[in-house]
Amino acid sequence: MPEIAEVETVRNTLKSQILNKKITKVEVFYEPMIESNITSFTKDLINHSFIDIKRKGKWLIFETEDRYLLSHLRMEGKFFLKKSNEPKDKHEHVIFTFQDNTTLRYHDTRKFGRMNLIKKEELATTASIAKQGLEPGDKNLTSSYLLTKFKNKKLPIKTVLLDQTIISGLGNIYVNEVLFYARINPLKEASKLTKEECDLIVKGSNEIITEAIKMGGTTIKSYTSSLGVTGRFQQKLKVHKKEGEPCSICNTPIVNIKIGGRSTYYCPTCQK
DNA sequence: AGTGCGACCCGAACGC
DNA sequence: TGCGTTCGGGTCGCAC
Repeated sequence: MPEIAEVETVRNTLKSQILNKKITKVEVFYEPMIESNITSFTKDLINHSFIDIKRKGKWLIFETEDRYLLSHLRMEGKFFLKKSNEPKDKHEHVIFTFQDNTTLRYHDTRKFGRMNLIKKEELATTASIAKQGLEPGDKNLTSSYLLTKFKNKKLPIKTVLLDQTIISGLGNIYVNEVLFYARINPLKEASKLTKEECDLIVKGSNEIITEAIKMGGTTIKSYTSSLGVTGRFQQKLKVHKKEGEPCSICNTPIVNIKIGGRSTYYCPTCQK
């Protein structure tokens, strides 16, 4: 399940593979995946090429001369590079063909991912991108920023950290890990966090995301990046999916509860 | 405005 | 063995 580190790995991998190759065909095999006009989607990229790939939160942003192709992988989206004569896999939903007869194929077993083709000037007003909060590593991501954002939040901190408009890019895995790092109980009401706890969230997010990107992301279930690079961050997980296993600090068994309908793993001793 | 929750998907895991 | 059911996960949109 791609999170920010996985998306960054995909971005870097694709950048070395597809930039500046002229697009000759765009095929869509599952139309609900495309948020913008489907006819335009299959026409407007023809004879253009991707000149850069950027990222905002978990969104990939493919740049052409006049447009941005926004792509969110959700849980199981992947990009593969194949020759144009290779047969289509049943889970390949969008195929971009380049002039050199290579193809970029979007593969998604759950069909949860989304794409949106917009004009460049629309980026600032496209909600999915515009409302993204600060990313881990951003110097403006500080405890005072978080205290302001948390001030009126009655929800559990676990739920609030998944809100992409506050910190952009943390998903369920990393939120569980960040809260363990910061020794904060995931059920604690966000508005009650102290400055010290917010400092630890900032520090933990920065360290965990940096490390995860360095290791190519986290492999859970079926995730592999487009070059078959396997995420190795899974070896570093301390609580996520570790239910019943001893806490690495105090040996208390890790527990799994639902918060806001999402699996939450934590150490009941270290995270009071 | 903040909050809660169903919908979107389908493969895996589980129950019988 | 096989069939039916449940679950999960990020985001959006709607109801309150």
